[in-house]
Amino acid sequence: MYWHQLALNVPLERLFTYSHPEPLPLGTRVLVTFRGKRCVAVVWAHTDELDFDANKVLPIVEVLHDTPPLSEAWRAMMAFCSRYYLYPIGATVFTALPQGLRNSEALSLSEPKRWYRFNELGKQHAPEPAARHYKKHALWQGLQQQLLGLAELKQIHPQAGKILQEYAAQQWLDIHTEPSELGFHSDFVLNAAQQTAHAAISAKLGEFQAFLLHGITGSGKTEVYFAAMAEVLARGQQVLMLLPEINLTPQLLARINSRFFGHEPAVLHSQTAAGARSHDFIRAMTGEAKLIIGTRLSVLTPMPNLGLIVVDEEHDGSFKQQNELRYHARDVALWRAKQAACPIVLGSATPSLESWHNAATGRYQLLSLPERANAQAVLPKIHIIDVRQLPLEEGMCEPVRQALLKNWQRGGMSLVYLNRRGFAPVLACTACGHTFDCPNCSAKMVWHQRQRQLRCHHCDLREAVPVFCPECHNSDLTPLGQGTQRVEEALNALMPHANIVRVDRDTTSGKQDWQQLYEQVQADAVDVLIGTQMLAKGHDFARLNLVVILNADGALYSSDFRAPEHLFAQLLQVSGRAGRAEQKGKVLLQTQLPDHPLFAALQQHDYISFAEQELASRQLYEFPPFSHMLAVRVDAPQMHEAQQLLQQVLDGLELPDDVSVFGPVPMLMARLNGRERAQVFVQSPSRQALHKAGRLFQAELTALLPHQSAWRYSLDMDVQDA
DNA sequence: AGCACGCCGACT
DNA sequence: GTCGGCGTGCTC
Repeated sequence: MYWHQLALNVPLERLFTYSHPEPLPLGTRVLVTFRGKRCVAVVWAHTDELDFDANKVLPIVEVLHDTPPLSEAWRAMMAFCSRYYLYPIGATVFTALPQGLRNSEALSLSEPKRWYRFNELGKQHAPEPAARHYKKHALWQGLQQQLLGLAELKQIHPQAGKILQEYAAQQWLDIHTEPSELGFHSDFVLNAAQQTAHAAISAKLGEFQAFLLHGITGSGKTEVYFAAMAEVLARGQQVLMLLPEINLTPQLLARINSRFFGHEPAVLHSQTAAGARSHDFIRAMTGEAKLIIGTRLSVLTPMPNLGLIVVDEEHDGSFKQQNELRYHARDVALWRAKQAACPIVLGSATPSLESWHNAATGRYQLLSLPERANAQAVLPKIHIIDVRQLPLEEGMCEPVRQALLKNWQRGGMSLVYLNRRGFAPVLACTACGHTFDCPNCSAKMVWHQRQRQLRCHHCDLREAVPVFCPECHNSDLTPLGQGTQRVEEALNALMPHANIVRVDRDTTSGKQDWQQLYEQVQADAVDVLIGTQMLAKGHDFARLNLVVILNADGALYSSDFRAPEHLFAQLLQVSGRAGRAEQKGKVLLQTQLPDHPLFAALQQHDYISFAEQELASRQLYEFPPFSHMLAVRVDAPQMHEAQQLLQQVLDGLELPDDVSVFGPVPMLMARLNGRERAQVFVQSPSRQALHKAGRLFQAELTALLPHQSAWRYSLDMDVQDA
């Protein structure tokens, strides 16, 4: 009997020992009985020694052979993630596995893709179908000429499957598992800056090097990625491309498919159906899929032959998971590139300050695309409007209203952008100033006029709009600030015949909604778009020539030290929506803080000077990237309990010298779903020291907190929302 | 995380 | 006398 230590899907730091008559390779998936239940486990280690009663060791029930064992390299990555993000190894492994590999039902793996052509026998003997069976004839003709995939054949003749079976039975077919041609179309010529960038990446194939590709909006970063990807694919290696959720659109996939023919990309994101995800996971793991494209979770896919990683929009917050295993896909990708000894390209118009700092200190090689690829597309002119003295009507000053009106009369298209983060249309009493707060969360209830409801945007509590103020019984209740709905109404009044479309989570959520919107915009049917963050990213509206930004200031009052960084990225991005084609664009930005240096840099489209001024202040306060930060959080029914518990933990710890602690403090969103949340920030210039501190916190908290209590804790390494 | 074991209040 | 509350502890 051989003892195997298994990783199980439980939130425990330990492995569990099971026996099997034969030693099983590490990484093998097995079926075991755990606490009387059947579940899947992964062989993690072998051992000769037991630290408990040998009679308690259970046998492995079944060895699953539907997948090859998970590789050593992949297990090393899991071990790294578990250690670095302070999350149990078993739970880490099972977050990385797709649903199909987490449970024991045999995977029904679809047949590997095949390509068909007549062999010599077929060319001689397969009878030419009569011309009136034109589809069958076309199929017959196609098979004479070249290798064709089943999907293509079915397009020619819907019954292709059946006909192929008949031909195959006669031994008339050549059947291949790969198309004869894998290739790369390029109708695109790289400009000088793109060529320089590509040459730099090209020179480092086969070794680790991190590149930061800083390219302004519209500078053609994607073409640089594609050129590098084509080269790596030609070497027969795998390419991983990570994208923020919002950028993974059918349009992009279509673009990739038309570029890299014969490569069926594995597409991995949370929206992919479970079956397809398991399938693509296995195709990546066996090396069959050469091109792996997906959101953050795809970085956890095994890839035996990785030759390049691309992280597009590397500054995007969606690469950080905000629950459970709180990994940062960009950082895991860097670790992976090092492990696989391959280059990694981080691309952005507004890099995260962490990455910019790494480029400045030489850890990353900086590649710049300083000009728009389409020379006619001029950067929009950004006007800062001081609204301290101007009367606002429904949140808009007169110059803004006039500009929108004029642009519509001239046949232009406008975008009104509301940075609603931290600024919601809340209902207030005109007499006593009472506002309606969510009883469960430390958030204001948001007014939804059409539904006649107040809603909490954090716990989704919904209430009817009250008629009287509960404090002074005044019946004159009016919203503060402006949401998209109110702006829409104000603009409808201003230009009654214009087509005004509102884009927010209420109107545009599904794929169809976006599709519809695109078609409308394509058909020139939209005069004004009103929207929030959703509109800032990834969408090209060629005719758009005026962008209006309302209430940009909220973020500048935020206590999050990253707020200005995010605001700058967002504003630059939304400004870039204006004038992408030949039309010159214009941006109007309303602010109460016209002298803020952030706006001066924005006006010059100058990320670099913004980054430098921001980094200087980060250095002053020893914030990241000049230190590393860990958040330790506790939630409890009452805030004082959460804070007391954290204080108690803190008092019991002997922390390393170069580690400093802030807090405990209530979280920004102090109340969520009826629970109160507090946190301490642990900070250190040394990763090791911070990590050591994290371990100490973890140990103390597990010792102090009974599991089945109303109190919970979590650790967030490299916390993003401070 | 689950799930059982275990000691104290209101019920047929 | 039991049914059931959730505090404590364990899982190979």
